[in-house]
Amino acid sequence: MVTLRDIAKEAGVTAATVSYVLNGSGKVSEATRERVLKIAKEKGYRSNVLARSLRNNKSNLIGVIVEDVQAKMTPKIIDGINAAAEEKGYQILLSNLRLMSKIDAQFSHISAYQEDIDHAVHTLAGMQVDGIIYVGMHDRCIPHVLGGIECPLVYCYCYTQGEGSSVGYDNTDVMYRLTRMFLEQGHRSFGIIAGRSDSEPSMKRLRGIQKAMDEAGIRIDEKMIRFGDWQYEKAREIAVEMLSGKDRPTAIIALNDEMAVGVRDAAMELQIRIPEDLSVSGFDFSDAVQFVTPHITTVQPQLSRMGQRAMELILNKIENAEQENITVVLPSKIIDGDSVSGPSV
Amino acid sequence: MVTLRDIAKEAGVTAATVSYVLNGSGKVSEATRERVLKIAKEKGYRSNVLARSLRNNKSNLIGVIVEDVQAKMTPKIIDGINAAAEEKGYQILLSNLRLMSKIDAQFSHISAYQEDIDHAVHTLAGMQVDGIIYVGMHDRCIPHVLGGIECPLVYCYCYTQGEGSSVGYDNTDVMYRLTRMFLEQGHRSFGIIAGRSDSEPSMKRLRGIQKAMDEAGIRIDEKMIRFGDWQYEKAREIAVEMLSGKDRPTAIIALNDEMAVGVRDAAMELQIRIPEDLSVSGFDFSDAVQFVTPHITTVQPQLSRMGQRAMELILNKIENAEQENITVVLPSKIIDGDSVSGPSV
DNA sequence: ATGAAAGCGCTAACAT
DNA sequence: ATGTTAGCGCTTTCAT
Repeated sequence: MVTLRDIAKEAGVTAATVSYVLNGSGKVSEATRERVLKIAKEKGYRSNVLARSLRNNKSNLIGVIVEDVQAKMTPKIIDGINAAAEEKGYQILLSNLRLMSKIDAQFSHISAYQEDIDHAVHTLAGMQVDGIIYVGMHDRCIPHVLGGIECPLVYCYCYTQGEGSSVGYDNTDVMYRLTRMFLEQGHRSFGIIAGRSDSEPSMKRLRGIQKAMDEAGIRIDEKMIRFGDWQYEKAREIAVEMLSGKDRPTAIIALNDEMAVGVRDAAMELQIRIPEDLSVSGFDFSDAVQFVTPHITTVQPQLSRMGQRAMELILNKIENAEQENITVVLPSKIIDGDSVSGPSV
Repeated sequence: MVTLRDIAKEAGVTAATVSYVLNGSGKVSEATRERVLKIAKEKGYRSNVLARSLRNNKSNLIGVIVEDVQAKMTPKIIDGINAAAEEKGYQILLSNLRLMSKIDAQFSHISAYQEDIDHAVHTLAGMQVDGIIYVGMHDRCIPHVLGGIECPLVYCYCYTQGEGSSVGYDNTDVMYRLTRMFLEQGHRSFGIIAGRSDSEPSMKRLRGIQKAMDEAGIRIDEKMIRFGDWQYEKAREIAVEMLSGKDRPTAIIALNDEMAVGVRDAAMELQIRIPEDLSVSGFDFSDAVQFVTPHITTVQPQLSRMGQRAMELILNKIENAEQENITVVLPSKIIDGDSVSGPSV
């Protein structure tokens, strides 16, 4: 390994001078400057970041704790974090809790995994990370993550009660906007397929729909608001029921894409054309929807953007110790597909 | 921050002793041992890994360069790497090249991004990583990644000419096995929808199919071997053509899942039942296939396992400098769905 | 069983 | 403009 001293010796100067040259800390004669640079290049010198970090008490390392890398949105968020990190000269230490395989569908019982979280936090703290970003696998409220550790922290795609900065998206608002779109197309009879009733995003999205409906003076029959399990199969069954009755809706709003595809297949089965006879929308802009005809109108949360913002927040906190906690809510995009038109009736 | 010395002072011993206690390097009286441990716990001491790494010239850091976190298999591979890393007490430094957005479909023109790769490698080397795992976004041959740097390296989900250890999977063999399954079910007339003809996995998989066909003495009409673009839409069109002719095949083998779903939708449109009238298979075990009925029979490469093996290989190299390069090929699983049965004719 | 001391590679205040 | 020096927090040899 080539060190500062090796360069210094070869250049006939001292380590300090080499350091000055490399860090551009002024006052070095152009001659030595060039000599040092040349030798450094020749020898393939690369500064030992560990040593520098130790000395500066600043690692330029950001710990990213993800509840699960395999969760659908996680990679996009990581991508955003990474993009911002690279730009600002930070490296990412990735810690993967692998919650999905551990808790299956019990999204709420995260507290049982507090140990795993503590362990991850302590390990990262030991690595002297300058800050930690905690990336949830679902958008929901979770217990505090930091157990007594002092370290800038930002929650991303989740948040915590009262404390901590967080970055999220506009579940309620975007569904309000989407619903208005349906209304403006002339739809008056709807079917809604929500996710699980114990899911926060599900309820938030419903609230947005409700608001638009209320404003339009439309009351949706309770039988037409159903809770699925976010999956294709059940949504398909629900859609068959909705579409088989006499008062069949002209539009079905599914609260995620898998379920929207379920609706689409139910319609196909029943020879109901989309969008001519039935309009459908999903949520997530996931693969499920992108590779299927007709392209289903859906909502795309700006996940990569969320990661970027999380990184920006954490850097603010790092640079400015007294930065207060803030909550960022990013607007989502409505992706127009070919699954929504005016009602044919 | 609490340091060794803080503990030492409080315990009335020297830093060395505390170090002995914490690292269990024998010879410490039980009394001091307990006292030190107690104080350390009270003060919430956590060893500064940076300092230790510097001193030991060993960072327990593995650099993971991924061509794109957003590529479909990348998160699963990362998950495997992570699992193995955690078990062995290593941390992951993640470097994301974000190639997908940069090169779109030009998978082969990676050399243009040699700079990005070099930069990532140098940065990681500067962080004193003990080894580097390079995770491809497609399974293919790429140029050497290390430009003169001395550092243990393992390629995962890709490989390089001659040099370097790598972990891959059995494209050809698993397709041979899958094809035999079709043959054993009694199928004799096939349609094959491959991916792009310039794609390595596509050609490898075709080779496996061909071998099984040859062994069974079956010749497939050239018109029934078509190259798609890995996407739903085109595959759907191809399937419609295949299924509209008079000699329609009893089975269509698609070389990935999106295309298999395209086949499934084409069949649905033409009122051809799956699996009664047509058997279909995909490849990847992706979302596209898991959330759709009928469940499509497909192939699941063991991606997480690949990540784990990559980690194991790199650790071998780290512990054993003269470890020679090896190539690991992991067997894939055939996932039985409901889309394959015997031909009805 | 414990301490003293040196040093990993780098930086920065201070001296020349 | 360059050198001297001390030290970041830790480990480890050698001494006691």
